[in-house]
Amino acid sequence: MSGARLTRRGDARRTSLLDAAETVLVARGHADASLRAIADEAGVRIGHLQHYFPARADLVKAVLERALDRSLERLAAATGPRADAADAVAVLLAEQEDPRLVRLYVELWALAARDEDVAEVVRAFYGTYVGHVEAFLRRLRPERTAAFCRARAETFVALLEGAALLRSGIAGKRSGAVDAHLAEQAVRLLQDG
Amino acid sequence: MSGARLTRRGDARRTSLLDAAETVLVARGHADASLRAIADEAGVRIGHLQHYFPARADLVKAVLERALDRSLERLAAATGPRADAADAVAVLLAEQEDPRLVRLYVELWALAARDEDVAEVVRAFYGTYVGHVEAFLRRLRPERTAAFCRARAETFVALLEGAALLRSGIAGKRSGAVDAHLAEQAVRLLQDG
DNA sequence: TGTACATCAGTGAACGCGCGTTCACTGATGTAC
DNA sequence: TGTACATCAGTGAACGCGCGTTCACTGATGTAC
Repeated sequence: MSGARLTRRGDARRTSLLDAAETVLVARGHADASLRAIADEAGVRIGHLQHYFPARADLVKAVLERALDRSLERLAAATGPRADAADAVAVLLAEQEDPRLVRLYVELWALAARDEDVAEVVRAFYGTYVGHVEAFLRRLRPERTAAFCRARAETFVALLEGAALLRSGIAGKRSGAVDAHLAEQAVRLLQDG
Repeated sequence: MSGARLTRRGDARRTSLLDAAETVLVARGHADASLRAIADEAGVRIGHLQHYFPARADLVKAVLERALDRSLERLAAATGPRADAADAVAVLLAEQEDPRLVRLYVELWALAARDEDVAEVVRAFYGTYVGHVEAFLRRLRPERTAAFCRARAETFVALLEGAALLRSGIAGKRSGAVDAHLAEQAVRLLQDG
């Protein structure tokens, strides 16, 4: 489906197909997420998937783009006008406690590592993401320079992405003591300097 | 090959097969790294791979284990008795400038996310890795408590793993200004507190 | 030193399987007159 | 309000392909006597 129009019913189906694809992608990984498994999850025949997503790549791309858009929306909410540094860190760390989301990110990184088209999308996403954090840093202390905010934002995002890995069960497991220390250091990156 | 013995020639071949597999794995990713491509890379017929690695999973496992062992050796060298905090950070960041290594790690994370056996190996690796950093933190300042060192070590490793992602071209690109700031904050994590 | 034999190194063809994609089709829904 | 028709929703069977694995085989090397 690229140009064709969708009825209300078709639009709901498209969404349910994206949900099913995301579920299977997270559970099995990109390589094992077959169209048959996704169609099964959605309760639909495989041929019907093609009505909405002519090729597998279109479906995967749509799933990932939706997930990235949602992440940017959540970041905007977490760094909104009423949020201070501790609020933002708490929200962003809490978000990582959804294993589905972290798994989706890990798939995304792996995909980007082997496909330059995906890598461009991912770099654009992180560019925007870091940009939001940069603006938040300047809002916290307007006297900071742009260069400082950029570098500090990138450092902050690096810490959070690494933390996702170590707290998710993939490369480590969450622990309360470590979480508190991590949050403290993340807050410090937003406030100090 | 599990129990069988190898001649000197066989041992060299085994190593060259691991090299070829690593090259293809890094270039194409796990899903597209077919035994045919690996055999081609090694200049060997596909049937011969089975002589050393009866199943594809054995080969992949051997490649990853070798890479993890090497990482631990490099970490031990970087945090050796004559290294200070700045040395360690410089070496660890320099290591990330090999795109092959970062791609291998990203594949490893993705594999761990969908395979609990791999996840256990990966968690064990990071457990050891964080343990080394923890010991280094205590060596820098022996008065630190064990709990502090553990939490700080985990935070430090999170920052570095996230940095690998953002500096590798996968989720971002390296920049001198950001690198300097990142290194400074990493050193601070080792020295302060 | 020479020979026989076991073992290791390496080949090549064939297998069954699950995959993404194609395509002709039927059923349901919206819309123009 | 009723009808005709275009469009969208969804099915089901078949395809060619590349994959990991199997297996019977030949050639090279080490070793025991």
